[in-house]
Order: sequence, then structure tokens, then C-alpha cells
Amino acid sequence: MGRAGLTADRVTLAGAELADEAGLDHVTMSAVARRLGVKDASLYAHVRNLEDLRGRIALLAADEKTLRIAEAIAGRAGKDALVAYANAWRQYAHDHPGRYMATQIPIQIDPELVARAPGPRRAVELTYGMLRAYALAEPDLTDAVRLMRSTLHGFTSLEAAGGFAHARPAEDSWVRCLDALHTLLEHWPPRDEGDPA
Amino acid sequence: MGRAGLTADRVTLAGAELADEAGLDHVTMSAVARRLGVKDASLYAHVRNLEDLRGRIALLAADEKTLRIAEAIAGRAGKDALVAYANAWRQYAHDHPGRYMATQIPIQIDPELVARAPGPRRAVELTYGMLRAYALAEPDLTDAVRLMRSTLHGFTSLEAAGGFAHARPAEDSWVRCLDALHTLLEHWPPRDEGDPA
DNA sequence: AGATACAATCTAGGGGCATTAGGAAAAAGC
DNA sequence: GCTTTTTCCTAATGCCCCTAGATTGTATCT
Repeated sequence: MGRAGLTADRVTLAGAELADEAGLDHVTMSAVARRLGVKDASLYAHVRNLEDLRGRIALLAADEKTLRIAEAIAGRAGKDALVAYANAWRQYAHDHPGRYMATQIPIQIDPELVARAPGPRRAVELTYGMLRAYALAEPDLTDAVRLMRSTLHGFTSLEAAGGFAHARPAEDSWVRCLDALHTLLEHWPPRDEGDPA
Repeated sequence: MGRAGLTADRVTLAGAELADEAGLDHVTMSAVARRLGVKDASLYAHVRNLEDLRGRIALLAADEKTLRIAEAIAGRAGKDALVAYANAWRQYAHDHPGRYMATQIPIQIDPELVARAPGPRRAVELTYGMLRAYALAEPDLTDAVRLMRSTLHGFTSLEAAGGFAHARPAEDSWVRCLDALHTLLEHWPPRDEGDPA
């Protein structure tokens, strides 16, 4: 019997592919081992356990998504950048539904692994950078970043879960929501409390 | 041995409680049976299988969340209603993290069961009703509803997953995001394509 | 009340998955 | 070539999902 040449990365990739094809909860040690032509126990030399594997898939997805966004917004600014950013986000969720869902699980990932992965950190930096065109000062900038990420994540997440009935194409609503976000960022409300009715 | 007096609803409730206490993926047939002082096999007289149980938990959560929102916005209008709606949403997610997460799973619920549950349908109606104060015409109204739901779901979801680093309190960002949504709804961008730069 | 029908729960068992421990075999180092 | 390390395997344990068939409690009918 030859050797399979497994590594943590190859196991993670197999798990990610399985997640996209069959759904995240079909990502089991057994299924991943089968896909790699290996016995389940063999995986434990490369991955601590199932939870660890799912965490690695989540980090892989974060890295990939960040990379796509970075490429998409390179050389763009303003609304162009906003739309490119958002479309790259949504497209990644469509192309890799299982990996994307992996990023949603309440995180309990090996901190050392997280430190090594550039994805999550860079994602936030990219968002800040992209929004800098709108000239928001802290803490408004942070709030805008969070609103932005919330809306994009919420939309793609609801869309994936079938949350939008088929009355109006989700695509159309998406475009309009981006218009709305752009408008909002250009007219971010002032922080004062007592605005006279 | 006396009888346990199980019903589908009691099984669902036990599952929901377990989801909130221990996390959705600790909701297993065995665990629910243990909590009810019953053997696992006994549950199958009331619930088709584990997937069915999770679907029922999701519907229960949808109903409960909708009810809370309905109570919160009763008698309110405009920004008052918006804030009450959003806070009720977020509060439900905080109070019942497991149930809330159950509503996120890609739905594969018994259609007959869904038809019987008022929650999901009513939730959409409530949102439309609340936004009617902003005088949006279709299809903008639908897009606004979707943006609204996306943002609220995305925020609570990211918050629950620990997506917001602790730099700025999530609570503060939440309040500002609601301000922003209100502003946006009052100044919803027109549908025209060619807006001159 | 006694017999009967119905439903709820249990016992028993098959099959899958996660995980650990220890052995064999391939690759790498000396 | 021999030793060491790494990779992968076999074996075994325990939990979990789910089905089938027996059993027992409750309601109904006469």
C-alpha cells in the first residue's frame, strides 16, 4: 500500500469540498477519510478532532473570501469599491456555501491557528480601508463597518437559508440594498441625540 | 411506572430548552429523552426524527420571536416602532441563543407543519406593517424589508458568533446602526439608474 | 365491572460516527 | 544497512440514530 501523503491542509481542503457539495453537517471524520481513501483514524495525525477540522475549514474560508474581496476592490474607490466588495462577498457564499456556513459557527478555534491565519484580520482591515472613502470618523467608522458586515452577512445568510420568498428576485433586492448602503454611508447620521422632530 | 405524558410540543420544548442551555448541536434524541426521563425510542412516537425535531424547534422560535416583536411594536410608529422591533429581535436572540440558531438552518421542514405555524408568515407581515410608516412603494418596500431583516439578522448573528472584537461595545454600535437604518428608510434612494456623478 | 381497543412507552438490536491505543510499514537520517 | 521518525492501519470503546416488536397503562364499550 502506498502512502496517501496527507497533511493538515489536504484534510482541511477535502473537508471544505465536502462541505460545499453535501452540506457542512455531512463533514464527518468518516466521510472525509472516505473521500481521501484513508481510514478515519488516520486523520487524527493531522487534525486534533472534528471540531478542530471545522475550525480549519472556517479559517480557510475566511482566507479565501478575504483574498477574493481584496482582488475585487483593488484599484477601486467609492461606490465602485463598495459594490465590488459586496459582490465578491456574496459570490463567495454562493460558490462555497459549505465553507461559508463554516465561518458562522460560534468560534472555538485553536488560537495559535487563528494567529497564523491572515484572513479574519485582513478582512476587517479591508473593510475599514474601503469605507475610508466615505470620510467617517471614529467611532462612526467602526459602527459603519459593523453595519456593513452585518448587512452583507445577513443577506447572504438569509438567501442561502431560503429566507426570501420567490416574489421578487433576490438579485434585484441585492442591487437596491447596495444602493441604499452607499447612500447611507454618504449621509451617515450625526451622533447627536436630540434631533428635533 | 407511570406515563410521561409526552406530546410533540413537550418534546419540542425540551429540545428548545436544551438548545439554549447547551447549544443547538447538543440537541440529540438521547439528550432530550434523558431530560424528559424517557428512553430515546419513545420520542419517535411524537417526532419523526432528529431533523424533524430541529425543524419544530425552529418553528417554535419563529413563533415566539414574532410574538415578542408584535407586542413590542404595538401602538408605536416611525422610529419608535423600528427601535422596538429591532430590540425585540435582538433580545430574543440573546435570551434564546439555541432556538435562534435553529431558525438559521437551511430549512427542510415538514410543509404541513409550516402551514400550521403562524410565525414566519406573520413576521413578514409585521415588518411590512412597521415599514409602512416610511411610505415606500413596491418594489422598494420589499427591498427595504429585506435589508432590514438582513441587517438585524446579520448583526445578532455576528454578535452571537463573537464576530465583533471587544474594541467598542456591540451595544453602542447597535444603537447607531438603528439610527442609520431609520435615516436610510427616510431617505430611500430613488430607483433611477443614471444618477450623474 | 369486565373485556376490548388504542396509544404510549419500553426492550433489543443494527449500523454509523468519534476517538484512543498500540502495531506495522514506509520514509528519512546516520 | 540500521535506527528513528512519521504515516497509516487494526482493534476496540462508547455514544447516538433509528426500527421492530413486545408490554403496559388508559379509555371505551357493553
